[in-house]
Amino acid sequence: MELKLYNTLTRQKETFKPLKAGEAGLYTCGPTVYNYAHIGNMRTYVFEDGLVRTLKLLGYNVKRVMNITDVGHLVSDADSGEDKMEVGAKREGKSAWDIAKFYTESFFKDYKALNCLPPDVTCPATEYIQEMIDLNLILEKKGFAYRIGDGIYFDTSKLPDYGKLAGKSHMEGIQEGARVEVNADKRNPHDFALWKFSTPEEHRQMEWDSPWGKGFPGWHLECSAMAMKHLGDTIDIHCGGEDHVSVHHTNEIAQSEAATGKPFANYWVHGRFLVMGDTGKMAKSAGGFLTVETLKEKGYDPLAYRYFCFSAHYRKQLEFSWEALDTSARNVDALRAMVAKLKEEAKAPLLSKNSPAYLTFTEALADDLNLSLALATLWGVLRSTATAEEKLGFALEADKVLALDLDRAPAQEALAPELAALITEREAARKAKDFKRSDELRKALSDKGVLIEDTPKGTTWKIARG
RNA sequence: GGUGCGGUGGCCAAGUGGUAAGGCGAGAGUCUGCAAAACUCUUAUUCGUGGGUUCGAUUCCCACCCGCACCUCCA
Repeated sequence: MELKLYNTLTRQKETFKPLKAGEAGLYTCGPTVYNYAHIGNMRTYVFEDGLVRTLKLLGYNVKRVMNITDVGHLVSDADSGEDKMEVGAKREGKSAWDIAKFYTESFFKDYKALNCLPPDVTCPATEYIQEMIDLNLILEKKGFAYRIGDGIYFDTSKLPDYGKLAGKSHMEGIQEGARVEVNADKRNPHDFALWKFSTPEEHRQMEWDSPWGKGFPGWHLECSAMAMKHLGDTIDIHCGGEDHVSVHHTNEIAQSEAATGKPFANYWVHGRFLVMGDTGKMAKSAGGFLTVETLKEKGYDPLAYRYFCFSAHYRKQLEFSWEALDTSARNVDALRAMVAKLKEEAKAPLLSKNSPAYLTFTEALADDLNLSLALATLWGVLRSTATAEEKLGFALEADKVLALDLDRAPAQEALAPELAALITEREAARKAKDFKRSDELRKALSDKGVLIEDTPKGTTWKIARG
């Protein structure tokens, strides 16, 4: 089945044609590890994971590369301000290296909790300084680089199609808008740093020797160097958040294509932002952002958030709300309960890849990742008249992409002894047909967050979320 | 200022040139001592507003209103 992806470069859905049949190489921009990742950041990784898993389901061999930006990402994308890593180090009184290590680990903890598959290659920028310097040397040799006071810059006027990703009118609009602080020494407003020099007053913790002097790589250079190192001069798919279109990815294209003379990436796939509605803007600098850890503390399964991400298309803005997350959590619970029941009923899962439902499911995924429609197909099958074997087979197959741990047994948490005693007492009261007492006890338990269910097999309970 | 996106039932959200997926919620029923859970059924003659094209538009075109995002720390 053909996969269609919306390509930011051409502004239309295109059939994915890999460079090598059956193989798909992806470069996905990773986190800048100077602070915790919030759930808005994670939306992008969840969407990328959906793409990776869809490619695998469709039979591709996937090689996914993710960078870790642990140096060089300045407070402003316009090559001004401090390095975020150094800011984090100052804030917490640790070394920049410790900051990077700590937040990298924290990121992958959340990443894993959301059932995102580990990248095949994870590359911290600080381990690829030589590759960046080498790329810079090529750019210099080809005449795209020039030196000014604070660093080596890329001359965007030398590249006729500079800015093609964001679009010509957009790039011109930025110039007119003049909202980007301009370094007066730059030849053109859009020129960006390839290498920045350390200054004595900075006392940088992260700096390296280079043919141009001591300093550190430009943020955009990092991704170009690492992407080409691991995936070749031209890569299949490059992903990231929508915010990267006009600066970061635009500049990656500029550097890479200037250096190689070949297209950098064939498909550019960007995810829209999660917005916070009345909670305020979802940004690190705004403070008080929500993390996966926050959700866990509030009693949510992180996979409820994954479901929530899949409830809307990745190219549509998604507004976060607790109500919506509750709905997603309920849905995940319900799906797991259905699968648990099917596992009791079915002898073995049965999957018919020619069934209309399965085709609908895969076609939805193949149509620019319509997870919302894919989800609807799953619900449809589970509520259809199909056999338990077929339903189970379908659900387990769907979960290869959805990754909601649908076959996870509902966790029976430990109950405090005094609450367990109340349940025992209530069961005795029910047996004695003392329903008044029984109802009192049920109320008492529910006030403590324990919900009672009397089933033919006996009384069960679960903890209310909150 | 530039660029782009959206406005579909109480909420979230797919979708299509021929008359509206799915989930949540709500209502009814079965079950239950009563509930809960589960299951069954019901819940948009209508898709921001006004025009136009068409045999026919929610879907195409134009105008307008409203909301949002990115370009500025962001994924």
